[in-house]
Amino acid sequence: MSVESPQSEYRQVAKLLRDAIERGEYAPGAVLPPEPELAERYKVSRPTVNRALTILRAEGLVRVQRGRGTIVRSIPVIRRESTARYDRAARERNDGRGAFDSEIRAAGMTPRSEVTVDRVIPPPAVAHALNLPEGEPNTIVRMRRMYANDVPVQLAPSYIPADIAEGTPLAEVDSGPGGIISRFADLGHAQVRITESVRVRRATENEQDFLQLDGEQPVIEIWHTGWTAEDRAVEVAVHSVPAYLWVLDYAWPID
Amino acid sequence: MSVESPQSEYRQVAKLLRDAIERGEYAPGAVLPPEPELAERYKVSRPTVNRALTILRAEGLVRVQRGRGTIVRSIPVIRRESTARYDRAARERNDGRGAFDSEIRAAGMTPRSEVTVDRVIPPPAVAHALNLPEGEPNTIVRMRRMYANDVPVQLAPSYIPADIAEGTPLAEVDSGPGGIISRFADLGHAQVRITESVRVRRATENEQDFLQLDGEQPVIEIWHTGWTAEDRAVEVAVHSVPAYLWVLDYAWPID
DNA sequence: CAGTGGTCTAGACCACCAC
DNA sequence: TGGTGGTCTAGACCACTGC
Repeated sequence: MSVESPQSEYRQVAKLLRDAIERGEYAPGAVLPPEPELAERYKVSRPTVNRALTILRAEGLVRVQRGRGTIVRSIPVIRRESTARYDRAARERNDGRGAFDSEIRAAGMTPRSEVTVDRVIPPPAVAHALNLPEGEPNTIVRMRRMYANDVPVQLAPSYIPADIAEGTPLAEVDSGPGGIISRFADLGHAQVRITESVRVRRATENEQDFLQLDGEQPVIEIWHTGWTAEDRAVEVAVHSVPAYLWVLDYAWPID
Repeated sequence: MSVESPQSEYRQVAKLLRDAIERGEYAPGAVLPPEPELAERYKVSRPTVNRALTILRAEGLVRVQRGRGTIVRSIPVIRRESTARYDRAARERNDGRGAFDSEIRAAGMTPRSEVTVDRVIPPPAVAHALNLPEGEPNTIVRMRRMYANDVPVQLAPSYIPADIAEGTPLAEVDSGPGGIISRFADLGHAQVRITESVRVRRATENEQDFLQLDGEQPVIEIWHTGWTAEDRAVEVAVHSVPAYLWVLDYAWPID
């Protein structure tokens, strides 16, 4: 190595490349020099360079196209307005276009969503959260796949008890003005309280496929539950997003 | 490899070991077989086993004591009651002991905190958030180091403008009953609104040292701001926690 | 076909720990 | 001193890309 050695070489190489990218030496979209060249430059073996790049991939700083090269990502952080997105004002403003669209546009990108609706047996944890018996096809799932500039950025299945959703706009792909929150109110199941649990974990295979995560990139899982005044959970949505891509904003009054 | 090969061998080995741990084959605290033995068992080289274990380390499933072996972690998830911890009720209940203590006890562990107070030049981003000029020693920092069963689990410096904190209980290590939120109210700077931004990132060197993070374990950064009725930011706290260890809970009413 | 990155191995050296 | 994991290398083979 051509630098001092307080750390392992692959971490040092990772740092050198990270700094170079952040200095703008390699612009977003640019292809890094090939690994053999980097190995020669930094006087290490190619596996060491590869390991360094593995770190940068996990950070979301670069992505790889096999056969082409290692490409610097543009890293436009997307902010999820976790609390504001459920305001009455936001619902009226969005008139059915949804909070996700606003969030993506705020990041300077173009949103796109795909929604499918099915009656399914929910995962046990979802059945439990909805206080439904396990192993029965007792929920409607609104599966949402979301993109920014046609890049997948969020996977968010939303589960609703079938006895509430069946035969209503909640089971339609287009849930109408104000989004599904408004439909719950129409149907006499107005949500009055939201709880969200945020955790970080490995991506499942599904998520790796859809979100195009390579390596060991973590995802943020947001477990979102909507509650009625009677304290019944009427909606559970499980949002999965690449951890490096999103920031979650919460705001609330005290006293 | 002794199993089918849809993935790289090191990922397969990681999965086999992960499954074995989750099945309870290796209990928390147990030492895994040495890498050479695992290599022989799975018919791969030792570097491949090592790489598999690197994944499990990043997930927080195991930790390593050099010279001793690879040890299965106990993984008691700590829940941060992000909104509830600032309720008036919580403040009265905790009578100065703090929300952190409750959270750790709820996880079945024993909390401990160290607090130091200093007047410092805040990081530029903090100065900006507090609407203060950069590069001046214009803040008091309450540096909190927090432990569960004497294991470091959170680093949380809290910055307060010196013109508010200097010479008040806010600049004392023991901030008195009800915590510092109550002191802000006493001083005529009552916080009426909280905002928090949650993101996931690499640990800094500081954090790696204090939180005993090895490898590339990510941290959750919670950027917490307290606002007065005049929309002045009077407190910025930057919580850093190991991502694999915490779940953040938020709850709020809608409409 | 040449160039890219993904992965694996054998062997090696080192730091650290327990004995 | 022997066993542990951390790391590095040289060389290799592969899949994929673009020419």
